[in-house]
Amino acid sequence: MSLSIIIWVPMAYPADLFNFLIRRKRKLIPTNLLRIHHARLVTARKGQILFEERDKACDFLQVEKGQVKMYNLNSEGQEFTQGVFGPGESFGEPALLGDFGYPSSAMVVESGSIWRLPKPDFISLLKENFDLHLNLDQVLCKRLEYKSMILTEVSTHNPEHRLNTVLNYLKLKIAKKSDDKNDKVIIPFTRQQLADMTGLRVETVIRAIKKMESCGTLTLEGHKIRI
Amino acid sequence: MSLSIIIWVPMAYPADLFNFLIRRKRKLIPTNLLRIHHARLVTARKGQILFEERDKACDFLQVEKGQVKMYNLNSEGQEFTQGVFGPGESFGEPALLGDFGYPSSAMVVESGSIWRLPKPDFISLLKENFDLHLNLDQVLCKRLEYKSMILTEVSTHNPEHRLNTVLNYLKLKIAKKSDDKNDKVIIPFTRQQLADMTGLRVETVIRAIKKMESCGTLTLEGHKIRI
DNA sequence: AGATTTTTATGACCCACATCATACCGTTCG
DNA sequence: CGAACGGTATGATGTGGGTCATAAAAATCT
Repeated sequence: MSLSIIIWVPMAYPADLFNFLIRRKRKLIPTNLLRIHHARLVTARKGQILFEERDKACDFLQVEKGQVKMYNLNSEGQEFTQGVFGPGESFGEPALLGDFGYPSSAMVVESGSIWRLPKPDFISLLKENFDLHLNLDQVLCKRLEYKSMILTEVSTHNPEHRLNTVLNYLKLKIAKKSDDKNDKVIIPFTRQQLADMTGLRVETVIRAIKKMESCGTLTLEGHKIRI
Repeated sequence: MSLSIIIWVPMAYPADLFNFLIRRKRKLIPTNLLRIHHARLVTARKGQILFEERDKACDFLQVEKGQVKMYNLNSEGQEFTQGVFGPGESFGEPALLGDFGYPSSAMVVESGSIWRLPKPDFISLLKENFDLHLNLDQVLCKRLEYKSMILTEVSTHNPEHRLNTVLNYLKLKIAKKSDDKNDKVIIPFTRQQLADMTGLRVETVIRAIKKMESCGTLTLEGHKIRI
């Protein structure tokens, strides 16, 4: 809704799912290495804007605690969620390494703290740690995978197909943590969050979910989506 | 059109613009290094499918000559163009490094030849060449930038806005080569190609372009778009 | 030069999804 | 407890852009 541009209360994502867009369980760069290379740990309060679209990137950023959302807003205030990052996850590296302005804004959706490592230190850290460097590549690659997938969905598929794809993607991420991967899982996202991730409207998501329930592609427990 | 699924004659992109999605002028990995690390140079004929969606990635791939398009097709045969790669450009690395199936298919749109470097050799090559490794990161990052941009457009903006954004992006890429960056440039793409890049329909692109001409955001020379 | 194919163009129609309005449900908090 | 709020739900309405048909203009081929 348009009012949300002015007075916006950011929503946090389920605590055990911050890394829903990338499958890392552990920190990209371990704390001791960050310390050695002169990283600063700064506190981040919910609602705080870390950077905005087109800003210049100077530091490597990694969440220590809390949650950060990267997003774009259009002129009508409609949001598109580019990614959500939790403890141990880095974000905004593309702009840093690629030398361009941030393509999205970043907002803290759950208070915590963030490591800031200046670019030169970050580069030398990579130079000295080939395996970390390769891990970074993996993260970048998985992000590209996710974006390719969403792009295909958003550009050529109907709401049900889009939702089905992201729900199954989320299911995979969640299933990684559970013992049996064939278990049905509950998707701990609101309709609005799903809408922002798929470029749809809440009402459309609600209707599509209902339809998918009647088709049997998912079940509803209370209002929670199980798939 | 739906018939095009069966008998499809791939379109090539303007020869001096293969690298329209990434700003590299030179080869990612120089030929001598490829040779040293046991890369094979294989010929690629126009129309040939190099891999399809979900295929496993085994080799690092770099175009020596010709042009390759990565794309997705939906069930109705509608295409979405994920990227186009020309001489010196690599493609498909995300699936290789991230260890997942290719998110799109790749087809040769202009005959030529392609370097294939097995993953282990590729990794050791990176290990021995930090600067190349960093260059690879830049390429990945710029690709992420492009995808973020298109994703924002496709998910929340109208046809004119989408076209305006990609046309200006293309203009920037082209302007890189010209002396004066403020010069107007001619966009050497067909309406269909623009449609496939923006998730729109040819007719919609045609109408939007006409509208943009009457608004003065671009001019038409013959049928060529100048912006 | 003429024939064929590709690309651009334009009108008519229509439907999926956005939009708007309104209400219900469940949770939190004073 | 009741108020306030965030999330879910559902109908009515409208419209942007997809779809279809048809043709003109360019480009390509022989």
